Amino acid sequence: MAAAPRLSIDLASVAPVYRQIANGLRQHLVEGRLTPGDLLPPVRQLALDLGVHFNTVALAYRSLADEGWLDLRRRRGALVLERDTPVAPQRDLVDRLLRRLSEVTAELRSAGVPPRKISAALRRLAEGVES
Amino acid sequence: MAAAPRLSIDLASVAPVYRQIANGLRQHLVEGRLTPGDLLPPVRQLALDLGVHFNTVALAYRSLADEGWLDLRRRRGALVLERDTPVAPQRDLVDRLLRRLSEVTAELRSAGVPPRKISAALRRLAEGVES
DNA sequence: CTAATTTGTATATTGTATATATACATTATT
DNA sequence: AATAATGTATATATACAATATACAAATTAG
Repeated sequence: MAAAPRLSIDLASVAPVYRQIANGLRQHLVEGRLTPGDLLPPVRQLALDLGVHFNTVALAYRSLADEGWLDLRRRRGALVLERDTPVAPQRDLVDRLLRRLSEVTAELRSAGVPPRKISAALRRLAEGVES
Repeated sequence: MAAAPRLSIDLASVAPVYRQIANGLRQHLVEGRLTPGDLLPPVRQLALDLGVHFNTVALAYRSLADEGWLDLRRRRGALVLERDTPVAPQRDLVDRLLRRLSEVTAELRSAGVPPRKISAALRRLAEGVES
């Protein structure tokens, strides 16, 4: 019922912290480590753990609430919802994300990661998704 | 020798334009559609094609030059280099990119894309990398 | 029933990043 | 030597990110 998700944020990354937090939580959500009924830590608590300001966490929570993952209420906190996935995925968003996948793959090649390793990582992800 | 890479940028995306350009070019580079000896279009030309300011393109070119892909010289332009991939990929960078892959995958699931489609896209990417 | 406490929310401030405008530097060609 | 075609440097406007601070709501304590 009370959930303390494991998150790590990277201050050196170009990705803004609030989005890193949202991304990390979204992974826990889609992968079922956070399930409906769970309560996330209060924004001040998680902010303390991560070493950022509580409004930054609040912004991440609100992003996920906008996506339908959370219900936020004062005094009670952030509740994980039973969420039916959107029936009609937004075309634009999906296209952008797919392109992003191939961009990141190109970055990995550019960084000198052996193709074998890259494709192994991709296949591992593919398996994870199907389970 | 003169190369006119096909690029598309998305002004609605959260990704800054200069990085979108660099990402797109990097894909052409790692996938061999741009090869050593090719000359990219002048910054003003590509900027005109894309509808952005030439300094934005210049910034993208410089990013790729920093990565060792391009040699920039005034009057001659942006030359694609013979680039030996880094022998020791930067651990931090690679970790960040791998995490990014799994974040994007989570975003796709969150957007309601059927797992089958996601894993198919991932496997397709994996195949492309190995070729 | 009221006060205190615990939560999320709203607004303002400050720093940083992005995109552009403009001027400059370099170098090949005429 | 002059011109033209490039990339580069610097300044500025704007938007975004992170924080500080004040507020609002709702549960609990007394």
